Amino acid sequence: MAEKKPTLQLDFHSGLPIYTQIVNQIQSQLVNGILKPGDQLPTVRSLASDLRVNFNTVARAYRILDEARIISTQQGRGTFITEIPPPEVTEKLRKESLAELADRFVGEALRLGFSEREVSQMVKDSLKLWKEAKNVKEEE
Amino acid sequence: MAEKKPTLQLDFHSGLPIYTQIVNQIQSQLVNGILKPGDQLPTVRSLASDLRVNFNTVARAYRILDEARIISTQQGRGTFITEIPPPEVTEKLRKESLAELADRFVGEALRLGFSEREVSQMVKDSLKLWKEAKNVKEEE
DNA sequence: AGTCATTGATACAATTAGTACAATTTAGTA
DNA sequence: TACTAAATTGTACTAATTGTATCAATGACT
Repeated sequence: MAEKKPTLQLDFHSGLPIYTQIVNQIQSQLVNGILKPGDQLPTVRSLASDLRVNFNTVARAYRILDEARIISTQQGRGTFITEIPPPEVTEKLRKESLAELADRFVGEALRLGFSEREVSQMVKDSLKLWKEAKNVKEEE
Repeated sequence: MAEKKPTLQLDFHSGLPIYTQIVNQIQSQLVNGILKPGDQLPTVRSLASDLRVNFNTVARAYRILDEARIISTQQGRGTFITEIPPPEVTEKLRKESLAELADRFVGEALRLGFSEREVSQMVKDSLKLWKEAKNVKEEE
C-alpha cells in the first residue's frame, strides 16, 4: 500500500517554531485537498517520531489546530480533520477576526520582504486553488 | 571525539571590544569555511563560559551578526549560520513560503465563512494600512 | 566631573523535552 | 457475551534550554 501520510517538511533553521510549521503545513494541505474533512491525522507520537521531535511539540500544534476548530482531537482515539465547517460567530466578530487574520498575514509577508503585488497575487492564487479543490470535491 | 567547536581567540588588551572580536572571528570563520551555512553556533551561555565573558556580550555579538543576516538567532532554540541557497532556489523557497502563508490565511478565512470577495478586499485594505504606516514612519 | 561605550547582573519570554495521567480501544479469556 | 488487562492515544503540568530586554556598574577620554 502506498504511504498515504503526507509527510511534512520541517526546516529547523527557518526561525519559525516547529509547532508553527506543523500547523501551517497541515492547514496548507487541507486547503490544497491533500487532507480532507474526516481524515485521521497521525498520532502525536508517530508524527513526532517521523519528524524527530518531541511528541509534545506535535501535541501543541494539534491543540492550536483544535482550538481553531480545524481538527478534532479525542483523547484515546486520535485526531481528525473537522467535518463541520464554521461555528456561528456574530458579524462583528467575523469582520474583526478576518481583519486580524489579514493583518497578521500581510504583516508577516511584508516583513519577509514580499512586495504588495506579490502578496495580493498569492492570495488570488490561493483563492483560486481553494475554489478548484472545492469544485472537485462537490463532483465526487 | 575531537572538539568540533572552533575556539575563538580573544585579546582582552587589544582595545577592540570583545563583542567586536567575536563578530569578526565568526565572520572570518565563515569566510574560511570553518563555519558553514546551517551550522549551529554555541549558545550564548556556553560560548560566554568558554571565553570567560558575560553572556550578554556574546548575545550582543550575535545580535549584530543577526542584523547583518549572517546568522539567525531563535529564542528557545539556538543560533545558526544563515542558509544562503542559490538565487533560483531562494526565489522558489520564497514563493513557497509565501504560498504557505497565504494558504493558511485563506483557508482560515474561508473556513470561517468569508466569501472570496471579502477575503481579497480585506487583504487590499490591510495592505493599504501597512503602506500608510510605513510612509508615516519614513517621514520621521 | 561628565559623558559615552562597554560589560555585567537580573529578570523575562519562547520553545522544546520529560513525566505522569486519563480516556478509549483492543485483545485475551472465562 | 462479559469482564478484565494491556495497549494506544491525547492531556496537563513541570523542567530545561535558549535568546531578549532593561538597567546598573565600570572605565576611558574630554
